[in-house]
Amino acid sequence: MEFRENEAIYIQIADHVSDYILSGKWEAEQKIPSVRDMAVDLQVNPNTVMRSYEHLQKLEIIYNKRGLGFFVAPDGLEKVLENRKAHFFEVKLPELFKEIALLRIELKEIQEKYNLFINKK
Amino acid sequence: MEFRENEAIYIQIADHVSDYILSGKWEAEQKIPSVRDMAVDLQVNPNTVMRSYEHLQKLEIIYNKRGLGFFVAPDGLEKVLENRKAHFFEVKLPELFKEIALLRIELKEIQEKYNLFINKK
Amino acid sequence: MEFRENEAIYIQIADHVSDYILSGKWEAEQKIPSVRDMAVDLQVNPNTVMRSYEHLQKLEIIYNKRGLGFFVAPDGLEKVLENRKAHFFEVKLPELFKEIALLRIELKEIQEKYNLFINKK
Amino acid sequence: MEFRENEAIYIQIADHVSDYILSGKWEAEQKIPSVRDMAVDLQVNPNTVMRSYEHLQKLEIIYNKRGLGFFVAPDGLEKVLENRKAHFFEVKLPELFKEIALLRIELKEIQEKYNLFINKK
DNA sequence: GTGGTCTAGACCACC
DNA sequence: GTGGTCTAGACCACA
Repeated sequence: MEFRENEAIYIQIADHVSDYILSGKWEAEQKIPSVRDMAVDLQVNPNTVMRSYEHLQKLEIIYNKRGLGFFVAPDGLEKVLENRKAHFFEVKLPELFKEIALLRIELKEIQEKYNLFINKK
Repeated sequence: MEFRENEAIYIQIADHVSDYILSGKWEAEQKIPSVRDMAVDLQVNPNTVMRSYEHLQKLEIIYNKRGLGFFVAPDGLEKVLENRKAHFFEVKLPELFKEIALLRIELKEIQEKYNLFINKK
Repeated sequence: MEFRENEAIYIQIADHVSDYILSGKWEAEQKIPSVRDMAVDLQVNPNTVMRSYEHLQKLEIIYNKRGLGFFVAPDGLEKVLENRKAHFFEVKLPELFKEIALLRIELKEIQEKYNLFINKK
Repeated sequence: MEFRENEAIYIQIADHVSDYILSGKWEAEQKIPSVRDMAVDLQVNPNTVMRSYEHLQKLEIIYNKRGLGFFVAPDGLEKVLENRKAHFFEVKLPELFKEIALLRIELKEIQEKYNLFINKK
């Protein structure tokens, strides 16, 4: 996995985990990879993964069973959806429209890209 | 001007200048405020403004006439548009569509918000 | 290390680092001294070293691993050679020949000095 | 005329004038262009040209007749040659050989370029 | 430990 | 007046 510059790696890892939960690959109560395994997998310092997991734990998206590892919270999916939807509608979308106005982008152009995107998937 | 946390002030100043160029307030070959004036105006350290201007100069959006100040490049507007449009279509938009898919957001919902947004303006 | 006047210290530090890479003392993927260590070593302000490293990073001669430090780029040596050779053949050498023609210097004179130089080494 | 970055414009203008004297285009006791004309010609602030002329005057390469303008000194050509030759042999040439050694440039390469250069002229 | 950013203030060369 | 560089020192996030 490659990381974006300008954004903390631990945040990107947390988002990565959230994506898995959102997509349904990791379900409620399911064990997620150990800090160590994840660190090896992502080629990152274990401390950094630990920080991601702590972050997700604070958001009540995952929880810890001592000695066993981290697990998706019963309502983890809902929590993620809640956080991300709020951020989407209150931050991302307004920013997007502001940028569209500033760059004088035609909605038509976006529509084309959107179709392209949909078809590609 | 107030600055967002989480993003370097010098980047925000650079964006601020770009916005002025985009909006047509500062045209090609026009002098932009001196480092010192801008610093006083934005209540930041001159060094910070200097970093912004260096950044914009590297992007060929502004250029320097020695002893006279910084000026909008002849094709400054195009350069800004180019950079921002590329980022919009290659990064922001794909991220948006990925997020929409992941959060299972109905386009209808966005349409509603969009109308809201348009009406508010 | 002593610095020439008339040339920015941060440029001289960057050249200094380049020289180390050129000479093979610092190889690809090898960590170079931290900003702080270098600053103490050269008796300059850490900010000044930071500027040098940013400059070298822009030239893709070194790169940063977040939290770990700066490292010589895989093709750092090639990048340095490339930049310096280009400058040598496209700027320095033409200037030299122009100067030779203008000053009506006999190549014999240079040959003599050159032998001198060779012998000195 | 275009100016190199990193070098003061007034120095470059002084060199420009020296080149004319060296090449024989401007001979001893001959009037050189007025500050004003030169400024218009080079698209530079007259103050900057003035500074160049003062610089050359300090080196006794040109002199001033009040109300008439600046003139090439009787021994102007010799003065220029003296300064430039010293700089050439004591600074430029040693630097060049150091660079050649560092970049491991074969003298053969230079020879080739040199022939090229000679032929071009 | 690492870099990244920022402030405060200074000095300088140049235009 | 303009930018360009540098010092001194601070605080912070990140690994």
